[in-house]
Amino acid sequence: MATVSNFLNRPQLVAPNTGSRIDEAMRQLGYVPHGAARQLAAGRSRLISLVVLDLANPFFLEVARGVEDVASRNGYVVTLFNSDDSPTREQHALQAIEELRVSGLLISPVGAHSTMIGRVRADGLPTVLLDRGGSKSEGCSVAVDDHSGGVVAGEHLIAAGLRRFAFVGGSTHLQQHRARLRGLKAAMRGAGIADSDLIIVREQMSVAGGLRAGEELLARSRGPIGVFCGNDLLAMGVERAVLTAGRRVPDDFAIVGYDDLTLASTTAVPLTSIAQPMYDLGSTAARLLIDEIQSAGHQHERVQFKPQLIARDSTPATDRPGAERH
Amino acid sequence: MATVSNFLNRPQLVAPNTGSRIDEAMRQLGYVPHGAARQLAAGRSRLISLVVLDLANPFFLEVARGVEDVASRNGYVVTLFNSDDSPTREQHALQAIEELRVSGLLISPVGAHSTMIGRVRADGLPTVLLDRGGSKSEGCSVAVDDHSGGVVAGEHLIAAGLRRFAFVGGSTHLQQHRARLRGLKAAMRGAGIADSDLIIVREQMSVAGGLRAGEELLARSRGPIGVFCGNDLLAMGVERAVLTAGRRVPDDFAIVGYDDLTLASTTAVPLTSIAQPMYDLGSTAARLLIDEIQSAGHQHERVQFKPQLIARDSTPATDRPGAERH
DNA sequence: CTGAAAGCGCTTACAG
DNA sequence: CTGAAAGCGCTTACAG
Repeated sequence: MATVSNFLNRPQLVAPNTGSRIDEAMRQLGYVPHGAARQLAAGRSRLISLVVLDLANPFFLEVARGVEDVASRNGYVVTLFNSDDSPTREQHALQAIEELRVSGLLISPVGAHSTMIGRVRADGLPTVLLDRGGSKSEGCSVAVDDHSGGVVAGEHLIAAGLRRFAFVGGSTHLQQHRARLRGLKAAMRGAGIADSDLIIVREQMSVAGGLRAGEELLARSRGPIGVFCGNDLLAMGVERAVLTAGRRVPDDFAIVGYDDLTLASTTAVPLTSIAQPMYDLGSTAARLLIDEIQSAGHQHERVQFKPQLIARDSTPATDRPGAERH
Repeated sequence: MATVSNFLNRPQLVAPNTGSRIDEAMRQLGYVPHGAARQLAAGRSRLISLVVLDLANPFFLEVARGVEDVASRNGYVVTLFNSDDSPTREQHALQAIEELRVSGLLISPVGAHSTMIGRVRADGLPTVLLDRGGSKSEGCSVAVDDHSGGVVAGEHLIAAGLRRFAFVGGSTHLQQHRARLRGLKAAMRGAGIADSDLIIVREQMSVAGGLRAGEELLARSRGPIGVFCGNDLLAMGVERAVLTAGRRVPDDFAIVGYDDLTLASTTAVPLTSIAQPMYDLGSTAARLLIDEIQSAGHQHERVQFKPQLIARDSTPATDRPGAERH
């Protein structure tokens, strides 16, 4: 028994021919190690958990792909949870994760200050925050500079000649969208445009939500107006609503999305969008997490990527390519 | 210790005031049960696993949502795996699942006959096949009638006056797409149209794949042609390619997608598509699985839903509403 | 209704 | 390099 265990965990300690005998026996008996027993005895697991805000958004799927790739390359299996932006669901997931005694946690948190996450971290579980900055002292985090994304979007619209704006975002507690909105406002301020020239619409973050937001904008504005959306799904809905109403994109409604999903280029009028390194976000986070789990000399890092504007037909052409700034 | 355990697992055996003392103590100590130890001692877990063909496809996300809802309502946590249509990845997932000693498995298998799945079932793990029929003797399965979906799509295109066709699908081993293609062929035969009037294109099942397929079709056909796509992502790409080339939808290229994603109605020309009850697929499968896990008198079931045609602008109008047939 | 005891299937020092 | 022994944190009959 102990030799079998050694063979599984530290094969170099077992004589080669003993090893092959064990190997054959295991194969014949169809032996599959009991994960829970291994974990209980060894005191650690090869599990890491990923909790994501919204699996229906392709953004997080790409992130998950990045996580999964580096995890499996390092021998970890990742259990995926979808909090669906609900604090209750997040808490359920976190509880399941605590009981699983995973080795590490990757989470894109619902609220600003989750007591559960604080507790989990205090218990010593290696945790990296995803798509959300945090203070380096508390642990690693990997995010994209949302404020800068908002500035880039705003400056692009301003360079295109727009003077009135709308922001379409998810619920107010969504930090990412709040920062993007702040960025837009900063750009407006930089151009001497008053806050009163900005309409803010909150909607469920989906194509359907974007359709509703678009209808609201149609009712509240004659255009021309620059519409900055918190994600591409919303932007797709807004564009659809505008076109269905017989208004023009970009002439009446100039639209900038966020995430630059593959889908963004397949709409009737291909969308200008703010690209984020989604896969890299996930793979970098996983890399940091595994380093924290495995190496004693681990140093917390706070990684922040810069977003990039991809100009397409949903905004008027400008001279200076927006993608280059910032 | 034993009383604590009883309190956790069978509270009715513990005196109320002992119970509340335990409760308070657990809270103060921040006690979290050790899942692996529980599982090892009890010999069972509250885990079920879901292995899905392609998480990047919103279809499976909706399915997963259905699964997740009924699972959590019954106290199970579901671990989600993405095989990405790769036999290797599927096998890795299945191995991780075996080691986890989950209580049940929901899987949309990559190939036709997976030896791993056969072995898992032979080992007595309750397993229901998702989106894939199977013989009732082997276990439960929940699927949608893909052949009928192909017939409905074909008859709709024929009723719209098309006489030449194309099928755009994923790789040949994908059973679902094969059955849909067979359905299309059956409809063509029923209308006396020769197989030689059918072009078949295989592509990666994404918008990008659809773009490539669309370009190939543009090169090989002047239209009018009826294009039946294995899923909406492909259809979105095909439509985009056709419109970009300056050809008309539905006049030159009539397009039918599959899945009826929300996205299908947001393209430049809203897509006609074959709708599947995605959420119900998942929730029904989970219900059957939990029944098999929990009730001794479980009877295997083979559930098959019927798909439904949703006519939009990417196909010419017909007199008889396609959705009513079949 | 409550406590002492064995055992779930492994891993890990520890002697040989 | 290999085998006997304790122990991981629980659950489950089993006596009290």
